[in-house]
Amino acid sequence: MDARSAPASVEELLDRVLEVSDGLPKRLKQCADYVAANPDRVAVSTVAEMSEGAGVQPSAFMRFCQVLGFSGFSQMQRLFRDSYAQNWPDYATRLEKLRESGAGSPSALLAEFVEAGRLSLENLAKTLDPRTLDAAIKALSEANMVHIVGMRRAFSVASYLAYAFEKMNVPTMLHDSVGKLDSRHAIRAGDAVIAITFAPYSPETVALAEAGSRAGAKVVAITDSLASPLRPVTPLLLTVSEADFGDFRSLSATLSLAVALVVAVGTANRARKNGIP
Amino acid sequence: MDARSAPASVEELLDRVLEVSDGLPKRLKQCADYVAANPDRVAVSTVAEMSEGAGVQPSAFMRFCQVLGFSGFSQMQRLFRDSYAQNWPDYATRLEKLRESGAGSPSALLAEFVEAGRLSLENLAKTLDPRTLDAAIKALSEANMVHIVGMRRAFSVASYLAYAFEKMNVPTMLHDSVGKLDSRHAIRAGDAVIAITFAPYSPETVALAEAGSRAGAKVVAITDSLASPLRPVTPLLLTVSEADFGDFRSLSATLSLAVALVVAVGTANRARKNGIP
DNA sequence: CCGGACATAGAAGATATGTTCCATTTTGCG
DNA sequence: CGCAAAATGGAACATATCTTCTATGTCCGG
Repeated sequence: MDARSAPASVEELLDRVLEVSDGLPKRLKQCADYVAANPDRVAVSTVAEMSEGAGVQPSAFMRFCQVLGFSGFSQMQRLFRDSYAQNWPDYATRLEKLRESGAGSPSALLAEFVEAGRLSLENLAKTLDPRTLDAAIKALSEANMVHIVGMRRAFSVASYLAYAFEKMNVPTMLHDSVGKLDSRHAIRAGDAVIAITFAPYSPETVALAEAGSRAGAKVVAITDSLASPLRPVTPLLLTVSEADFGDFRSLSATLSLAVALVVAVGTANRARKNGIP
Repeated sequence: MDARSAPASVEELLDRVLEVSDGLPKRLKQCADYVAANPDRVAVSTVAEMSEGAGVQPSAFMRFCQVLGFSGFSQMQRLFRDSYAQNWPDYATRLEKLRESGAGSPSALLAEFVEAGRLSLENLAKTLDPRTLDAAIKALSEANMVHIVGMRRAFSVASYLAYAFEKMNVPTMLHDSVGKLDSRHAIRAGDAVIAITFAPYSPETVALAEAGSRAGAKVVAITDSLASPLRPVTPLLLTVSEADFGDFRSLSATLSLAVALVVAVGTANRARKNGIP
């Protein structure tokens, strides 16, 4: 058996598989080929299913896992499961530990948030539905005015959207509720509303989105899950799940979505103006 | 129990979850929310893991599965495991596809910004000087009050910092210049100022940072290059170079730095309070 | 042609996991 | 305020799954 220890990542494992597969007995090579061909199945299958797929006995598959340096199938599967879940199972607990230990240096903390941001970005690219995005951009670019609302944590996103739309010469109104002034009646039919809210959802944001919808405006929602209270309000639901830590999330993915929205809308508007001179 | 049979697809299931979640008892609603927020974990987790994540007992999660029309957790999980194989065009390939699918399409645009954000994050982790970060956190955690200033594009960062510091019970003042009210004289010796500005640098931000420095406050700068006008004002210069895309930058890295700052300062404060009772 | 070593298949055993049941607590209603 | 119904938590139970073991088969070298 190989003296080296077990691979620490899926990539490393696949490299190892290719490396050793030539010198392997027949059945074990079948396993190697099958794993190399369907690495994605490992995470969600049982040994029985894998071995059947490879055309071997379960015990043969077990030996294969052990040749790779694992104690058994379960250990190997854990690797695949973790990589699928993208490690954000326990970001909260990891950071919690970092904080409790006190040994968590600021740089380590920053590294955690950088990593969380990266995962959020990847997840955004993977899960966002292009059609919903297209529809949202269409609604926004056809609007006479874009109203933006987001409170508390989401306010930074709202203010960024307001800034960027202004740069793009898109008529915009940021509903900031300074002085608790109620500005919901500024929304007209033919306008559009971008409502941003994350759990715990801010009632003011939801209320303004509903008011806008009643007034005949299209509503685009940026929120964190399908369970959002904005779901009944609009079909244009852009969901962004950031890896968060208690009340904190870095908003990396949300901001990227925001800037993409703005640029797309700005471009669409310019094209329309040029196309209809 | 619901007379209808179990959902046949993940989408159908999530719809059903949203539909029934309002009329559900507390613990079952926790399950519903958790599944809605992390549908991807169902495929690779055990009941124990899921129920822990939702903050309920395994038996509660079982009941939840049965309310949905499944015989148990296993049947529900099968749904997720089966659908898993399909949406596994992984991040890299997905991004590639998004880019190819028409240069100007919104999805392609989003992919660009996601990639830009990722590069910014990696760059941040690589280039930020840990000692400067430590010093900045020390200055902020020792301050009586933290003043935050950032205009235009940087305002979203400033508002996020204000929100997050408030959550951490750190005394904070956001200088937003609403109504052009001048609040610079609120800064005292023993306070700290976080000034955020990117090229083209906002004169108001620089002016307030200078005023704070003259008043005897420590100044922490978040800016985009060493050529920043804030450099003469303070040695605590945190430089973040975001990958630009035209006139827009997504602020992914800046926001990650911001949240790391806040958590580190909040933790340091708490430690000090406990250490000096 | 024979003997030994390795590979294999199948079954038996150990473990982890899902599931159910029941006592206790909470909630809602008269 | 008291009762009944629902919800909940925890532990016991059943089962699916992993893992190990051994008898059998196959290949290679002497």
